[in-house]
Amino acid sequence: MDYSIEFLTRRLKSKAIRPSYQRIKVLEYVHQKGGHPTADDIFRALSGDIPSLSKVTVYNTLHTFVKAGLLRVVDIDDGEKRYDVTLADHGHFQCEACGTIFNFRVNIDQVPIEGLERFEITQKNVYFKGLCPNCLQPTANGRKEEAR
Amino acid sequence: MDYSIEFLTRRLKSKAIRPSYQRIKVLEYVHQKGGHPTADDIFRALSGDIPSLSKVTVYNTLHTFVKAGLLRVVDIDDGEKRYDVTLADHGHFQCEACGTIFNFRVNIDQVPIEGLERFEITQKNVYFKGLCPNCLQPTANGRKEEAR
DNA sequence: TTCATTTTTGAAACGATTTCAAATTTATAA
DNA sequence: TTATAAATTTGAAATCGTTTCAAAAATGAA
Repeated sequence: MDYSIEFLTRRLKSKAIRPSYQRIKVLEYVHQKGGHPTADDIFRALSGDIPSLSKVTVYNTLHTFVKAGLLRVVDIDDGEKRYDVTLADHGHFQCEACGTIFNFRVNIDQVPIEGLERFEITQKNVYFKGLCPNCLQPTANGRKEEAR
Repeated sequence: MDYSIEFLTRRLKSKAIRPSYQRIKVLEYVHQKGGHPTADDIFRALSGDIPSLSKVTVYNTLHTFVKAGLLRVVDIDDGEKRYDVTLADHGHFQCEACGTIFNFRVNIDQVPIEGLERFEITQKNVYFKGLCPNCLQPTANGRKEEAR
């Protein structure tokens, strides 16, 4: 995919966010890496490229992106928040053994709901937990496979 | 309902939890009060009855209860964890204006899911956010109604 | 009662996040 | 280009819910 500086800059400008170097780098990281990185993951990954980078900047940037709708917060983990570039509606599964978070398709709007008749719903989150296939099936050598 | 000391004691013993005074009081509080109290809500509410009460005891007790299946954790809120005595499967809605959490009926097992074919699911959480009826409709005097 | 185990407690530690104010960078207008 | 205002970045310190720790107190069994 095209995650060039130009593309990322345009994406930021389209949301009225000034395309600072730090912001472009954060946006590039979450797009290229994918998955569900924490603020600290991002900070550590970019510290090499941007030696002056402050963790506060990462927090500020993530807040800005979430508010603009460029990222979704995944708050399934007990400790740190995670960030997801996949904007389409989907559920999150966290493996209780390895901690990995997986996306899955779920059409929550198809499910019958009772008790929210006069409510205005703006956000729907589906969080599952359990064991992923890797942790469920130990390999021949007796150890569990690496989490993807 | 019957939330007598005897009932609560029996309930604890049935889960092999020693019915200490503190534990009985915490269990009594969450049953009588209902809703989705935080550890601090419980601590402040019981401090009068149990002047020596430590917050650590509340945390310990809540952990014990959750592990025994007497309570469910509701982790919809950004800050503190909340605890729910309603054990039957249900979703949680948090009003973004007043912060109140409401339970609602949802049969998550009826929803078609794709991508978790080889996973073992042990926990399913449905968290919605938005505005509750109270916050949606300002009253005649111009102020919003009190949250339930 | 005695002894071992469990529970409770306050103080301190922890860790992710936020707040703050100063320094730097950027955009805009003159 | 320069001046000026506004936005962004930064490190240090603060915050806050929760956990860890070790000692004191309570409890149950022998």
